[in-house]
Amino acid sequence: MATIGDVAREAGVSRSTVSSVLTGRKLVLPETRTRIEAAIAKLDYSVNTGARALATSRTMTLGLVVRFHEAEFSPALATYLVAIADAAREHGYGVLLLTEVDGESAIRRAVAGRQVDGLILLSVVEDDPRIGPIVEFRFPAVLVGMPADTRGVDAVDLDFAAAARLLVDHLADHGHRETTLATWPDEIYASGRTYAWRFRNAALDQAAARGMRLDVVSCPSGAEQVRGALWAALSRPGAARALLVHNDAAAAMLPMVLRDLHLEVPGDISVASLHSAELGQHYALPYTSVDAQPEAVAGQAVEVLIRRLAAPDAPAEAILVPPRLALRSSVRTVTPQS
Amino acid sequence: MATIGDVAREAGVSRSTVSSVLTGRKLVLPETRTRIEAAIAKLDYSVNTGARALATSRTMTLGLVVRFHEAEFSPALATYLVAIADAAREHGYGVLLLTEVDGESAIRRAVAGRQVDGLILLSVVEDDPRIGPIVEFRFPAVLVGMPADTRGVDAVDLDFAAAARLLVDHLADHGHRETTLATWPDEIYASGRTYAWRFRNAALDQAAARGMRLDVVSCPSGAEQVRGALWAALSRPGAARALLVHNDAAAAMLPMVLRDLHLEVPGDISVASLHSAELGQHYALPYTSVDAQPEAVAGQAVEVLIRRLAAPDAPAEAILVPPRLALRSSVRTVTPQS
DNA sequence: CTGAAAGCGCTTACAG
DNA sequence: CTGAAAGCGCTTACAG
Repeated sequence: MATIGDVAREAGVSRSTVSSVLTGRKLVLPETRTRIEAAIAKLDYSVNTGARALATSRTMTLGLVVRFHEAEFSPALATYLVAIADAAREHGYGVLLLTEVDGESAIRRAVAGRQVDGLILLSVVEDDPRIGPIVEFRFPAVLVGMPADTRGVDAVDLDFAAAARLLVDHLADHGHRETTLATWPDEIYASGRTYAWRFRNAALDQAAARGMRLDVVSCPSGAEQVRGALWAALSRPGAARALLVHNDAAAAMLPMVLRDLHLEVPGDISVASLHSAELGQHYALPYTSVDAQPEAVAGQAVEVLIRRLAAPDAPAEAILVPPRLALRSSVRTVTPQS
Repeated sequence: MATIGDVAREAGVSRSTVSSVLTGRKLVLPETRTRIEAAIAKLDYSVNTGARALATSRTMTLGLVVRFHEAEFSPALATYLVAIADAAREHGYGVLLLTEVDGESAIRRAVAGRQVDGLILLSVVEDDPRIGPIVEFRFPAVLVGMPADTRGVDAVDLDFAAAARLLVDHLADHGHRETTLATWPDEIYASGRTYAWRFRNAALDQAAARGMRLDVVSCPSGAEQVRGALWAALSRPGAARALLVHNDAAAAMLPMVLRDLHLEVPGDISVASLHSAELGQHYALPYTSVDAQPEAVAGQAVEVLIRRLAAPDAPAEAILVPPRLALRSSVRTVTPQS
């Protein structure tokens, strides 16, 4: 393949001058530039990214660190991976997929081998062992997911508290005074998924503020168990006629449970949910819900990281992406009987 | 960070000698090697992959080309991405995620910029525009998914025909003489997803060979439509008491439809399926099924590609990964009433 | 077995 | 505005 030297010879200039038009960092006479561009086109030349990286000590590559076995658990993962790669490319960056079981050593290797300029950590949990080396090396990185203590590292996540308020308000605005909240298994809270309690706490607070009774049901894990828990919660006497769901498994099971109970939505019960877009799409869940907006989160993460690369010493940013409500007529207006 | 020069100085040898122990391509006196290794450890040195790539003209990186908007459609995509990255790493390769809307230009850029040594194309369809540039450049690549005409390019896929035979045999072995086959919408066949017709044709052939009547139901796309089609097929008078499913949406909807129809599995109807592992796991589908085995497919794809890198002129390989049946007691033995 | 030298394909001060 | 030179951090014949 052609090198910068071939182009220089073809255009009758020096390699430096070719480099100047390649990088665009220096002014080149229009007519010289034209000759060089013609030579580039003629030889079908493209710059060797690796050589450029060596010369500039910038790889123009971001490392995307996925947690071990993540793929098994999150149907939305692919959406984030693709969205991040797309966003990175728009800024001229490539994305290296780092999936090592041991996330720490994945990071150490990528950093030590200078394979990437910065890192994006997906699905960060509270005591994420991947955060250690990041802080230790002071390596440019952004977390997707919001640990309670970000330790001065940049982080981006959906604003789950705002999402909860949006949903509670939506129900309250339609006259609901009593709502069941189906939420995550206890393990999820215990394992430091702050999104779970950010949502729940905000839902409880907002419900209190709106004078709404909110009955929390922690669904167990396991499809059948989730179904059982939902069934029990919805069929018990005096159960609320509104349901707020923050649990993908529960959202997926819900149509079947409602059918079993002969409950029509929204005639018999109003439903509002926060679930992954993937889920809604695949199973056509017909519930008013908050969109998780993976593209917005991915875009913000990439932008924060690129800002960080430009300004290593700027204060850390914690960005919460505002949620949006997608209405699907699953909430009806009720007249409170006082 | 330390360079090879620092290590050489620390160990009192030349850079060449350090390089020899790094690459392992030359013999080095044990005591010299020990000194060098000590220096490496002391300085916490790692080789700069970019510089090595420039010197060797091998990037040790594979490009993973994902189709545009793939993420929206395939819940199993993440599984493949992670499995491929894992397999690549085991062979010393990194994985660059290429998601450009225009797959062709993604390939051209990665190839032209010498960012990768080879390419893995995910979810290949019959007239995949990405295959053109591969063939044109004679660039090392492997297709995951099997077009009818691989045009001399390496390809790896699950053996869908064998999967169909496995499932038909399983039903036939349990005495079923009449089976409904719920399969993909017509668009899927039209869009060159050969897995769809490889499965269907083999199922029809094997059913004929086993003396089984097979009623094909092409489910439409869209969750509600799938449900309707299943409902109609299973509720019509004289419907078969065995169901073979090759359609993720149908598999996902099936529990609800069966419940609506008050059909117990396997008491009233036997069910066997080929669906993504993701799906089975998330929704706990309790059906005997063929595992799609993403790890095996990913592993084979990476190995084929690495063989190709070593032997650019070897004949193309088309590898079909043998399927495995996972029994889940959803098929019962019936006594044929002749 | 070890080392000096050249080279991989770029960029970037620095002269002119 | 353009070019000669040095350098990025490696590897690899080639001598010794």
